[in-house]
Amino acid sequence: MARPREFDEQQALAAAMQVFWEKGYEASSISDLTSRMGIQRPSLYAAFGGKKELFEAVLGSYAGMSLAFIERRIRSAASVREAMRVYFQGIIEGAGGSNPDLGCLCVNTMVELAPHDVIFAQFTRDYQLKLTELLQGTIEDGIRTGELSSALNPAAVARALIISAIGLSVTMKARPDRSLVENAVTEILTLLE
Amino acid sequence: MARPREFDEQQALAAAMQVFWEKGYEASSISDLTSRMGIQRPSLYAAFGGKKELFEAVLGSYAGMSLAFIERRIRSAASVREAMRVYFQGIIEGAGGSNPDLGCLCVNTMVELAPHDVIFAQFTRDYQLKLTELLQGTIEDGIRTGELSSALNPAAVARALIISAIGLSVTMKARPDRSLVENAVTEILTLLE
DNA sequence: CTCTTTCTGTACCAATCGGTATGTAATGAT
DNA sequence: ATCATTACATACCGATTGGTACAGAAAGAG
Repeated sequence: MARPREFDEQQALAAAMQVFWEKGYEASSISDLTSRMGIQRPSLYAAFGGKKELFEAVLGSYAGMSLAFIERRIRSAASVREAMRVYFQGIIEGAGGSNPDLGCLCVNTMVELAPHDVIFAQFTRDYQLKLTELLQGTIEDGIRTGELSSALNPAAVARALIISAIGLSVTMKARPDRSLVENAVTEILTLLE
Repeated sequence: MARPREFDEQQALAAAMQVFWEKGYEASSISDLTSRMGIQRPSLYAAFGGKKELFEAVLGSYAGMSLAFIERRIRSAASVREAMRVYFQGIIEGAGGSNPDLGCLCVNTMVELAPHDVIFAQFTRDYQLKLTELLQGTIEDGIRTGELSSALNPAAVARALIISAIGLSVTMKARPDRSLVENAVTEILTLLE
């Protein structure tokens, strides 16, 4: 119809994600974003609407990728126990191969934006809910196959594990001693017994 | 020696704490701070040095108050199990009677500032360590009195509980369904068994 | 009372903030 | 080839950012 975009929106979104992930929402300026996205300022507004809308797009993209990534890792584990171990270990080492102390973008958003904006409260709550359901399903599988005790309450355990995982993600941002968190994770995983 | 301060530094610090607690560090402007502190801009710089130094003072004050508050609550409980229950319940309801979704200022700082500033990484790590030691001592008491099993690893359990408490504090900021977190806390507290 | 010291309040600083108006270049449709 | 449409790039907008210079006011020291 007319002149086409010279940049790839997905690629620009990925670059914006890095900026927001590293600096948080407030500390990321439009100039930070455009320079890392490799686009001009008006292009950002034309393609995404504004800073907040861009962040919403980034967060949606992140949540989708993150959930898919975690689900893949969990499903490829040999047992439920190992799946959970792998999940927590991923948090310690920085899932996605990125810098560990960036944490999870959704967790960061819960802290920075959820209290001030119902949109982000709803979104991050939903993300946490989906993660919980993923773990709950995995636990139920474990009970079905006999790996886990049928006395477990899959929903409650899953919720407890996700809350712990969020706490671990936050804890990692302060660069704690590695052995301390490893021991703590081992302890947390006894919830499966 | 000369003209004395017309405002109370402790009171001004408490007001600044409210601002940082509600809005986070980056989103708090000097104007936000001075208006809530009831002082003029140059007075802030004269008394505290600058925004970052003011925040450091606020954080130190908060950590001291928070640790004392938590220790008091835990020590006044009738049993170790109830002490832990009270501790987690305080996170759910918003310790100190404040708005629950403000969370813990130290946790918020871990997320917002620890990755970018070693000062805050060190400070929040130390805060978490002190909390852990407090819980560890309480657990050891419980083992000594026979309330808790001597098979427990007090240090590991304490670390696991604090990580979960941090996760709970973050979770509350997204205003989750109350019953969900209550069940999760009950599950988390089974780490004491 | 005078002097020195330190506080308060106004007014200001350059820099940056998020967001846009505008002119030009590039494209597809006709 | 022309034209309508859209993207790009520069340059700009008022508002706000963290931080200060400076003048006047208040208080203790002598």
